[in-house]
Amino acid sequence: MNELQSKPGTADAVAADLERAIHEHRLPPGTKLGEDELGEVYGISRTTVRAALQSLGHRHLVQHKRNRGAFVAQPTVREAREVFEARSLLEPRTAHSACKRMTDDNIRALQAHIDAEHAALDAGESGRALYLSGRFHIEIARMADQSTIETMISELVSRSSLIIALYWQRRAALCESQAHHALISAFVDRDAELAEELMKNHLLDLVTSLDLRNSSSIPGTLKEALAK
Amino acid sequence: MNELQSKPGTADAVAADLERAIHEHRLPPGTKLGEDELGEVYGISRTTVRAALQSLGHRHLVQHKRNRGAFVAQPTVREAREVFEARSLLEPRTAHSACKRMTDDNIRALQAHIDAEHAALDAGESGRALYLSGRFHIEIARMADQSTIETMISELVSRSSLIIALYWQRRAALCESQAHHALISAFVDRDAELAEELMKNHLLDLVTSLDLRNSSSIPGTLKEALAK
DNA sequence: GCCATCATAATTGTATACAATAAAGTTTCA
DNA sequence: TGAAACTTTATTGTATACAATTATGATGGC
Repeated sequence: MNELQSKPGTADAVAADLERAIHEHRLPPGTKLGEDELGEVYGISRTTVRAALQSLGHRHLVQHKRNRGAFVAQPTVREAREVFEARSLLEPRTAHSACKRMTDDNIRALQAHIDAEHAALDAGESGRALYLSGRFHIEIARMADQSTIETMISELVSRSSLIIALYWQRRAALCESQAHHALISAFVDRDAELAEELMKNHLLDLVTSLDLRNSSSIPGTLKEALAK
Repeated sequence: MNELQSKPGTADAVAADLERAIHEHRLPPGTKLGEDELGEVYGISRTTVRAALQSLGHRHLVQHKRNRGAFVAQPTVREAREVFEARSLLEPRTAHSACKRMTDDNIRALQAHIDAEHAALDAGESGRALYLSGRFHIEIARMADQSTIETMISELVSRSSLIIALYWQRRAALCESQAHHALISAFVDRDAELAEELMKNHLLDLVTSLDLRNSSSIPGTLKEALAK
């Protein structure tokens, strides 16, 4: 919600930390999130851990299995399509709104974001680069001054990171930078219509770069299929 | 999520029950939701109550105040505008999708929904009528076969109910029925473009029927203003 | 040797107890 | 009499203990 982070040890702080770890692919889909284990890591009791896991569960980043525990979510092909469908409804129009309100400072902040993303890539920190790439979309929503939509996009972006972890085909460098650069150009030109169109196409490109064929080999699902 | 309700006594069941009560205006904005009190009502411990309240908090239906407790949320004017802005991005296009997939059974179900709404109004159960009126929108999202978007719309509809409780001007009968009837006609004609346009205008009508002037007298906020 | 069944261990689900904080009421002093 | 400070009370925040369920490993029969 707000930029200033919560005090360490609170459920919100733990949830934010876990969400970032998930977003950066340090916690891959399917990872078991034991309550005792997390409690020991963060030096808190299970009560607080459970609150954090419940929060992430509401955001569809963690999947709860009855009497089994919490696991980093593994979005299905269907869920993946739905997430990007939702993004395609929200983000293009939000980019339009953001463009109309955007200040020079906003544009500089976005540019700095991309620079940091490049720096992370050069440093071999692909997880951090992916995180920053997602934040770019969230920042645009924030600049549209629509906190409700921003919250929704934030959740969708994090879920997208899980989808990318599962269905990304080309492990090569993220070609997103080009699309983000083009968006900034539109912002500089104050061309809201173009920004909307660019965002729409950017999301379309993202979806088509995924391998969303039905019942493809999904890591971790094989095991579950055999368990039955 | 799924139609079949959870076992009574679980956090999900309590949250669903509270959400419905809020949606039906049996729990007005600002109502204190004491943990001990709720625990006694439902015959469960505070642990489960807290899980339910956290869930509602994440859906923005309940506002948590540090060391003060949980209260039924009181959306601000700004939040009200944002909620309907988000709905206007999601629902028209979703109505379009739903129209293209809609079966005759679906249409009959929607018609039954409206009939039940009318019956509730005739019986003087305005809260239940409002609830059913909101469910109408959620049912359409379900028929679009987009569960992710459905979840989002469901939250926005519930929040809209709070907004209506705070900012509704005309206490007269809900004029929504007309708009809903028109939507069904479009579904019958399989006119997706028309359905999209009707939904867009329906949401616009809803917003304009609210009194969203800044710093108008909001029930319950007066007290807080004086408390400082 | 393999499979089924049972016992054990580990983990989550739930309730309760204690600590911390804030509200309210009381007392005291000006 | 009024206001400020203190005490009391009530409520939430956190941790811990117990119960229920499931996974795992062992044992025995086929």
